[in-house]
Amino acid sequence: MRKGEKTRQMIISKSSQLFNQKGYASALISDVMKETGLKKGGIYRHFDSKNELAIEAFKYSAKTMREHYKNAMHDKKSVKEQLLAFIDAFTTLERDVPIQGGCPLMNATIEFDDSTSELIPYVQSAMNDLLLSVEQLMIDGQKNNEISKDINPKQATIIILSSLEGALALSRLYRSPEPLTQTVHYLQSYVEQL
Amino acid sequence: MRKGEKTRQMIISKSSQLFNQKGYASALISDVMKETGLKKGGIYRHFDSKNELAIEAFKYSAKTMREHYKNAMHDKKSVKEQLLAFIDAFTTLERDVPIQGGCPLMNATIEFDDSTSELIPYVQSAMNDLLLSVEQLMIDGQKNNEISKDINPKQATIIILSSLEGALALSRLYRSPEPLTQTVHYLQSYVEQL
DNA sequence: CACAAAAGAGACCGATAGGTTTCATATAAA
DNA sequence: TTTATATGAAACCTATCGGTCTCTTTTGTG
Repeated sequence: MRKGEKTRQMIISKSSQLFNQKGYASALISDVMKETGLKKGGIYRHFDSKNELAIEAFKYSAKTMREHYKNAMHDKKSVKEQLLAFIDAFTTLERDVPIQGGCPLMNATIEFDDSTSELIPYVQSAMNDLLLSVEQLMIDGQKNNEISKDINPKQATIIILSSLEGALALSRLYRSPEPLTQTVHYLQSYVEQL
Repeated sequence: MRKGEKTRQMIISKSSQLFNQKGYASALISDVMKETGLKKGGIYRHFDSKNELAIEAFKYSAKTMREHYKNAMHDKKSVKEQLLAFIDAFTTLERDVPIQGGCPLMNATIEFDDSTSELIPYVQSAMNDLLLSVEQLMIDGQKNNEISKDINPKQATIIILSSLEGALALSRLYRSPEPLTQTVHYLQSYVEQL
């Protein structure tokens, strides 16, 4: 990898943290300069605009999350175990692992849901990937009789993800793990009885 | 009410909409000027800073929400009916009623959860009021045997609020009522069997 | 080692942010 | 109706924003 490309990746990974914690509007290029140790000229060589950097940073965050979930689930055999692993992996976001500032998908959703930002399609697509992967897991579970055919995979997926996202936000607001742990306890029994 | 006080209230109510839709950092004083028809001098006469206006605007949003829920619940007799009315009232936030831009508590939570903004205590307090009022309802329900003593009121409250907040965000991201309606359907059966 | 290409520093720019000040006008109590 | 006061317009201010440009320094390849 050429040096320039390495620098570009470093800028993206550093600013993905910044954007996720401060928000895309509130994180400034001067913050990116501080974080990367580069001057303005060194940053704008690699990106046409702050907006382009924001998009790359979001894509990077989304990829990081995908890998985090995949990692947590990959050695689990049964569908229910995989679902439980996903739920457990989600709670690590309250401890700022693997990325600080909460769930990047949720953060971007709230920041842009009333705007016409170019980021929206990327956020929708990332959220869709997440929803569909969980839903597919459930469909698979129904096929091999691990999961009751009475449940609606799409609805169950929405319940799990909505409650996790909401509870994570509450935990971050209160700087307390309680909302998340309570929600996880509930979801564990919810998954068991699927 | 003196004219100045009326103007102040008008600025607060107009900017509470603005802040809730654009975010507190992204909504500019120039936006407030446009929205209110006032010039800068006319706004800063009533507020020392944008931050002070933001705090007043958030308090106004939180009050609006409290009244919205109270209104929806006040003519319901049983605890379960009140819970269902609360859930139903929440879904109107997807139709931008009574305030545009989603739940102000959630929006402020996400915007400020990594900052040291003066707004945080107000957000925490408003969220606490909401959580405690639902929790108290459940405790009342347990006292007069409307609700099973087996359930944990705090946990049940967190489940309901988390999933609603999360689902609202999803609905707003997709510009589709589905996540919210699916979640509400689930929560209705959840409440029935409490 | 030469040297073209890539990378980055740093000065610079216009626009606009939040905020201030001055002064004319509207308001409302006497 | 007078008059002190409350109100708001408008010009102004400084800082800083995102972004550009030039020129020096690295880098890596023949």
